[in-house]
Amino acid sequence: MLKDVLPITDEPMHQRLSIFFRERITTGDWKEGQSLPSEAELCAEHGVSRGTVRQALATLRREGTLMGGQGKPPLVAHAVPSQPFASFMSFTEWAHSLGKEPGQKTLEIARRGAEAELAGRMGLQPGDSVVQILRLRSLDGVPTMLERGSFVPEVGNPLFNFDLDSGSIFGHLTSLGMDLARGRHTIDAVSADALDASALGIEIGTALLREQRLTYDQDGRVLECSDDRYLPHLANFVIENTRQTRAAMIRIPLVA
Amino acid sequence: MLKDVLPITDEPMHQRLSIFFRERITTGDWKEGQSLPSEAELCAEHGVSRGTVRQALATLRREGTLMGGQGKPPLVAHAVPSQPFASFMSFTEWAHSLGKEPGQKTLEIARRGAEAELAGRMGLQPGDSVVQILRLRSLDGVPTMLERGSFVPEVGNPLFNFDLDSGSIFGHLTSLGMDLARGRHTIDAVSADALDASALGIEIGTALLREQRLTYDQDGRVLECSDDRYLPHLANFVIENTRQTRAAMIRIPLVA
DNA sequence: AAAAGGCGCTTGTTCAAACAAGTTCACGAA
DNA sequence: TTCGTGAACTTGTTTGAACAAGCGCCTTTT
Repeated sequence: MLKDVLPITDEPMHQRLSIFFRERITTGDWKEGQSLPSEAELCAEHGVSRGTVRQALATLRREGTLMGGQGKPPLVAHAVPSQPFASFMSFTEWAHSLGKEPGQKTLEIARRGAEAELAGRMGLQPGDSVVQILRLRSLDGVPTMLERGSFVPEVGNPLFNFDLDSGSIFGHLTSLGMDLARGRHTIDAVSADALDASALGIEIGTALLREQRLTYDQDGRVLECSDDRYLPHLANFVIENTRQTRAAMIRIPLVA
Repeated sequence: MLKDVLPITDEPMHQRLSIFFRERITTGDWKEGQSLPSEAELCAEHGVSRGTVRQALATLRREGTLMGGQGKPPLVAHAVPSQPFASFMSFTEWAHSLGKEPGQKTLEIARRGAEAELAGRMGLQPGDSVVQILRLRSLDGVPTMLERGSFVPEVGNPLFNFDLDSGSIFGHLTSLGMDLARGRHTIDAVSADALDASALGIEIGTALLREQRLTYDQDGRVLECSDDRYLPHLANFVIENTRQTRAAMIRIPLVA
């Protein structure tokens, strides 16, 4: 059998291995429920030490791709693919990762003073200037989500010189060297207001799935705050947890 | 300063360390935004090698509790506590972990044949017998969630001999030795139907946050399937991701 | 035939060492 | 004063080794 070749990059070995292993699973080379080669075999196959192989396997394990315990080789778990950072942060990236065509129609872009609630969420003073964008997003032409984005001026100002209907804000910002490092996503449900209803073509009061996102840079400053409302029959969120692994997600009560 | 003492158990060292570090953070000994002691100091403090300390830190890192990169000690992240398995799987455990009093009123328990859709989700044949439970859950007396649980007979039958209003089904089942090993949670939004409305005391059509859960045992068999509907102003879900760490959660499109 | 034991396999845990790569800070040159 | 250089320190990567602990299977014993 011809051995697939690891891509030659300058990334660390354990990272290349985890990517390679993940590919073997998505391509069906290692099938769901099947058991992996032993660590010793993987070491020999790639000429690395056991620690490195274990580091790569640990990555897949915490993504939920691998499971199983001591004494026998790990099993390929129920294949709930995990989501890389970019594809969780960017609608455009997400669509592309699904092989679908993202669409966007910008309904508004404005600079205005932040309202009290928004300012509080973003850690600004009420009235501080923010750039706000309202966009309707679609998948393969089907309207799917209404996005209300608020950006701090440093990040938002360059957007006035960007064709918002042409693609990804996330992509544009990263290409400008902005370091979007961390996202915090809060998920709940809301009833469609008049704006949601007219944009998404539904009735007022329809239940929508809402994802509120705060995007931070490396130093913990808020760069962006968004309120994305999905048609719940077109998209939802899935998470897996096991007895061994704490879920990185929590359920939060909102009682005063 | 008196050094806190690690609990003496038979758990592996890296696990004891990660628990100990997590405590230091929740007690405020290590504050949010603050920087940890260097790995070398932690090694010396606990008399272990660097690999072991790094393993403990990696645990907190993947939970999102720690962040920060090469060259400087890790920072205590925005303290979004991660959620252990039990507290994500069980409403009762969750309430207790918040210092709140869980309440439950059982509206129905029945054994009946599974409908086609439910059977499909659980991997059963339509008409296969399942035990179904309908319970209203509350936090500190405030109705918060309506739970529709369906159990395979092996798991559901013991529930007929259990006082469902007295506490946790999850706790009862684990005490019976059932191995609930893995959960898969799907989150979306629904409009309240007549049953939701009357139980939760809201109007029909109100937007509810829905968590559908499939619980598996070690061998991948479905043990339970539930449909929990939260009042969205009382509870929601939060997840964090960073450029380094893939989120264990994914956003899924539902287009045919 | 069934239970018990042991052997070889696997993964889990821990240590020690070395080098690579990024950060911080003080010192010296322009 | 400012800028850059470099030393000291930090975390990241990788190796090699050893032992503990769990699993499967075969053999032996009851």
